[in-house]
Amino acid sequence: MGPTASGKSALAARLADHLPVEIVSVDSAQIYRGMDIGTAKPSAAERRAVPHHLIDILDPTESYSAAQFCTDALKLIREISARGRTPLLVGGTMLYFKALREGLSDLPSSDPAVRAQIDAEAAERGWAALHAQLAMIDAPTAARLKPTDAQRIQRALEIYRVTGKPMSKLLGRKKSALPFRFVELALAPSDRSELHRRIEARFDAMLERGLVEELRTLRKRYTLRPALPSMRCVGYRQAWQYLEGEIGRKELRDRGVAATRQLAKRQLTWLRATETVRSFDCLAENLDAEALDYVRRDINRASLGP
RNA sequence: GGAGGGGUGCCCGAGCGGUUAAAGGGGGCAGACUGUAAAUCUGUUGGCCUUGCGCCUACGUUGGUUCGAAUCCAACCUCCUCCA
Repeated sequence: MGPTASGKSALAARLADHLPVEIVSVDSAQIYRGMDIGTAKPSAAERRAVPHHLIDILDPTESYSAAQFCTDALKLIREISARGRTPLLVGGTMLYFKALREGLSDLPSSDPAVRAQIDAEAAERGWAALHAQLAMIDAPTAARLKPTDAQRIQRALEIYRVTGKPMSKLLGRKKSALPFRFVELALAPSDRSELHRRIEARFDAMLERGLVEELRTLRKRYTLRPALPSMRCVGYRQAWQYLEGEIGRKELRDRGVAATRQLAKRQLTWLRATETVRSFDCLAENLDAEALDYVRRDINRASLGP
């Protein structure tokens, strides 16, 4: 795991040169077909060299979830292990890692009709009113959510309307531990400004390679809306605004770079809060060798276990 | 050459005699995060320290008016618009 632009894919490819692995992508954006440039998806050649999973599994009109990821990833982990290979989970979607590692509570999946209803009510009365409503049916959840946190208020109300039970009553009952051991390795830059430089250069390269054109094509092929999860991805959101004429070329570039930096910062916050992970400097010269050594030692130690 | 409008904290931008280290936004930094997570939300953002209704430094520059100036006046520097 690691923030965007830290070199996860490159390191994964190097590890794959030396270990019998298959890669499972842990990335909420690379799941979308046709979104190649902006998500820095591994190239066709890279995917030919090593099997990659959970990439290009949905159309941009669809949506995914942490729970769906857990189901899909677990299935793949089992299959890959059965083939006598090691699943190498690579990505920057930290919630997915957490959900896989710690499990999720038994909550209902999303309900588009209920969400649409809640959205309509929010447009009418405002999220603060819905927060107040939540306080009456689920005080503990309302207390931990800010009246401004629209997304989580919606989710908590959704859970109540679908199950008739408050979210706070359903949380905590997690599914049993996984029959797998994780070797957790993170990439983090020793120098943040260097990561920022990489992010800038990479976003410029994405524009150069036709990020805007890619989105233009997607908008012709699918019926897309800016509120879709796929269209809220970093880069695509800004490119959308550009195509709508809301911002110019310079704003597209500046806002895209800033949004990427902010994403990287949130990812680093997750990593700092993750105690079980071993961190490596993604700017170090000998990163590949050290990471390989670390992983190998751990695999050997557990060679008899699952 | 003439007429007019600007120069504010990292950036944009409000303020137009005192309650202003200076609204608001952006960016940065820090944090939260259970089926949207590349999402969503929160805090913070001149320096110093004996952390105090504390001391410095700060609204282009210099000087002046005033008990008191980012706010008024003068000169200068500089940017922009218009007329020639």
